[in-house]
Amino acid sequence: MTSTVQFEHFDALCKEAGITPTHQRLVIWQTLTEMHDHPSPEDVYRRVKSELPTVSLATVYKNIHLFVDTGLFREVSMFHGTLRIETNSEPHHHLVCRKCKAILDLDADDLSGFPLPQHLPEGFVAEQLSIDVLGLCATCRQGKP
Amino acid sequence: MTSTVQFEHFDALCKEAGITPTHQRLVIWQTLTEMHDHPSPEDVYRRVKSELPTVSLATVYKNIHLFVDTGLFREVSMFHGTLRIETNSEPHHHLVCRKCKAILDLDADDLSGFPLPQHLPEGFVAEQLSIDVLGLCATCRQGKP
DNA sequence: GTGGTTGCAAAATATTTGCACACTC
DNA sequence: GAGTGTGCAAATATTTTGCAACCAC
Repeated sequence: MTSTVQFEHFDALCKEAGITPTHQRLVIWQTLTEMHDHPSPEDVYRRVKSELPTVSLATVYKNIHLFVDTGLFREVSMFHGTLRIETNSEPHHHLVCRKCKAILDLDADDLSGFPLPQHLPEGFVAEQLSIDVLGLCATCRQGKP
Repeated sequence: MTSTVQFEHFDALCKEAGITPTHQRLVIWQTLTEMHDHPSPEDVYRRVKSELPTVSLATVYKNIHLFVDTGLFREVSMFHGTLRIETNSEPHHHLVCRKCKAILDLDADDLSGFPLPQHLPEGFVAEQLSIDVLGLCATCRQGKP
């Protein structure tokens, strides 16, 4: 499945991100590109391992973080490290700093008038919208130009 | 700070949820009610411990889950158990089943025309919206009436 | 008293780190 | 050859579980 075109594309991406295009990195990147869902590191590890039996889980973790840090992929959720409880019972949404992961509340009125979506997959019943505004908080913005 | 009114309110909530109103449970519930942010179980534990030095972290976990299961509080994020990587690079949002935590992609067009919010806290730069539609998937809907 | 609840300690799960060796340029 | 990246094993972080003692009804 590995085409030269794909390899060169990955090569260019790495150059742009300032990282070395290694074999493991290529396979992990390809694997992610071919999956069209929301895999966990363990999921990715299993698939990569079938093509590259000696790869380690640590390498998968390191490269996933690298890919996320350099913008090649995104995380589905910013809060996977630990459970976070919502103690604000008022209708509201969240501002999330992509750097320090701070969560600030945003009054629902500032994001109002947003209807529940149409065209849902069959059988899914929408109950509630959870809206996160991703960005950079004032502190983190000063940290990096 | 513990008023009789508060205690009775908690008592009623417990009755409604079908759980025993214990002392620990009351203090944990009060602590959550008094915090206005997005604490982790460890955060809650530290605060509860200052009022109830013998409480255990396990009890805090058990009760947080109980509160979430019975609807007294919500989790900020459904995906805290493990990192999940977004492999779909098309603009889209997510349908999340609150029961089985399945994540389905939702085409951005089905949630279009939503502007970045105004009235942000000073210094926060909004870059992107992440919208989760919470609900019940077809499978889980059949599981419970 | 009975059954649910707690605290403790141990286990399970998820992720990170230190370091010697290997690979890329 | 210099510096980055990998694999392994150990460490850390987070959450869950088994079980005896305890509390609410």
